[in-house]
Amino acid sequence: MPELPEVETVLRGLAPHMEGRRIVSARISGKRLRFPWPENFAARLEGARITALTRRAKYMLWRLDNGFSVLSHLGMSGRFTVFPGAGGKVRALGEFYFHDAAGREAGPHDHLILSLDDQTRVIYTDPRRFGFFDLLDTRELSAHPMLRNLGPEPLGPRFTPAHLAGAFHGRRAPVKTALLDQKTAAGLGNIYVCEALFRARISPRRRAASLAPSGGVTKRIERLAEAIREVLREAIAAGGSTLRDHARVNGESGGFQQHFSVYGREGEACDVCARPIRRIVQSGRSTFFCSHCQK
DNA sequence: CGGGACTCCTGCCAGC
DNA sequence: TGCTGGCAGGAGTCCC
Repeated sequence: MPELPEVETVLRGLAPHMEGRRIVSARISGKRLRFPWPENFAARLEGARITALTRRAKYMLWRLDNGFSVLSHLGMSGRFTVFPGAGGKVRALGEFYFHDAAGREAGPHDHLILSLDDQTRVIYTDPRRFGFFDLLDTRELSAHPMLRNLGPEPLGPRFTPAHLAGAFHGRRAPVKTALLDQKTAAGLGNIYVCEALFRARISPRRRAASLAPSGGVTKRIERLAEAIREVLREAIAAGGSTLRDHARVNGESGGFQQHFSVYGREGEACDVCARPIRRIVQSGRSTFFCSHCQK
């Protein structure tokens, strides 16, 4: 699921419910996600006040007032759901394997239940368990191995055509692959890379270096940088894209999948030239594009 | 060093 | 209807 717009959507959904609130209880399933749960994770959350929620690339950060920060990643199928106030039952349930502080059952794919001081409950669900949580000293945040090597935020001031040209210079990989590299643009994933390349009319198969032959900015590079920002802004405005798992924290779907030009549209007519959209595999991932419009 | 293959895990869907 | 194989939004690691 989650690329930058989906994480941003989740963050904006969570922030009004979580910022300023104290965590009364934290319960974990104990089932291993991508990594084992940090030592004393739940205990260090309990009693802490959440002072700020922020995002970096596809990571979410919760700053706590006890000197710790939570780092979370949704993996492929992670979602957060908010139950404001006292709330009722969690959801229709199959098998149960852990309980929240009030003894209510969690679903089989629920892994974290937070109860906040206004009785709001926040539940993290992740069937594929590719997501993870880490807990670290807030002062050491930027040194975290997952955050240390990230490139600029594509919607931030450091993401410029010059940066993109530098990232592509001498790079033999296809531009599609280079854009998935989080050092190039932190937070891009398969969907938005395909969509941005279509908008910029650049073939995903073209070698990255060919867009910046001398390492300098070109028209294509400028077009691509703008296309990336544009598609991300529009996707955020639509609440992200829901293929299967992504949901807003109130359970509603995102809406941007309605606006895909190429992603998931193999064989359908290109909106511009009406020729069929093609699907190829690059680095083991599906790429969708129009070979007539994208050169 | 760059880049591709492989890995973690479950659910879903197409095809037989 | 029911099974099987392939595929899925991520990203670190290993190996050439």
